[in-house]
Amino acid sequence: MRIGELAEQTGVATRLIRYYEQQGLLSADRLPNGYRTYSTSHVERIERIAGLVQAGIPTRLVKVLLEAEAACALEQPACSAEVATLLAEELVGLEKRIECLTRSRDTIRQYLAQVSAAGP
Amino acid sequence: MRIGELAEQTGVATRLIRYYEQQGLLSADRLPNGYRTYSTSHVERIERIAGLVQAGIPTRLVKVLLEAEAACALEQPACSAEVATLLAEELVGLEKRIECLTRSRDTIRQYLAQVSAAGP
DNA sequence: GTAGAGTTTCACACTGATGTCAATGTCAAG
DNA sequence: CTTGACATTGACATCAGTGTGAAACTCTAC
Repeated sequence: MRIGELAEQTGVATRLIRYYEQQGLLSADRLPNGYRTYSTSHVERIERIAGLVQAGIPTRLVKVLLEAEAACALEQPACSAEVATLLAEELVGLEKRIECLTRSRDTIRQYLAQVSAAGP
Repeated sequence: MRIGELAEQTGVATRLIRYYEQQGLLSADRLPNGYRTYSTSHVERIERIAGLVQAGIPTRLVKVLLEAEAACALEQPACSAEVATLLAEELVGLEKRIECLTRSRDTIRQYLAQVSAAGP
């Protein structure tokens, strides 16, 4: 599929898909005419990237994450100690973010429950 | 305490504390000389704000969240249906973010486990 | 009173993620 | 062939979150 269809399926603007590619988060094959072409596997990848970016992870970290993920899938953790350290640090950050978001989520849930109980 | 001490305790730059106040996320009393003054309860609040912002929640939403939280604590959900709707939408977004981050967290954990198992 | 550390406000600048527009190229349909 | 939809690149603009520095004020300590 081409970029427009991918954008439609993922809900991510074409502008951003190109931006992510430029940031090295994504690779796209090219048709003879120069158009980018994507497989269905790219849908998931784009959604994942967009999700992480929206969650406040900067693109250069998203890149590291996805690379680690790929290496992990291959069971070839060909990563340096430095990268591992970096990931370990990032893991802490992630956990903090998750905790913070979870707390907010619970608060909202509680609040909405309260409102809907009092409402009708 | 004054802003410098608060910054030290929370790890949030004074610049940002003032910024968050300017965005209406925070209120600070003033000493007779004009200096901002904070109670210990502000420490938690600042950390919470910073956490949410770092997690990709824009400040204006953080504001809504915290207001809902306060109203919830008072058991006075004096909020309009609009706000409730907005919160419900945001809840979905939060859940997506959490899911996305959780997935990344698990990936990193798995990856690190694999590396450390293979390493020494 | 003077020096120094901390504070105030204000402003200018930078980065990262996006929106948008312009000029051009490709292709399918009429 | 022309039109219209979609693609390309590139530039410019915007917005939020921060960094940084200036100029002035407050307070403490010497």
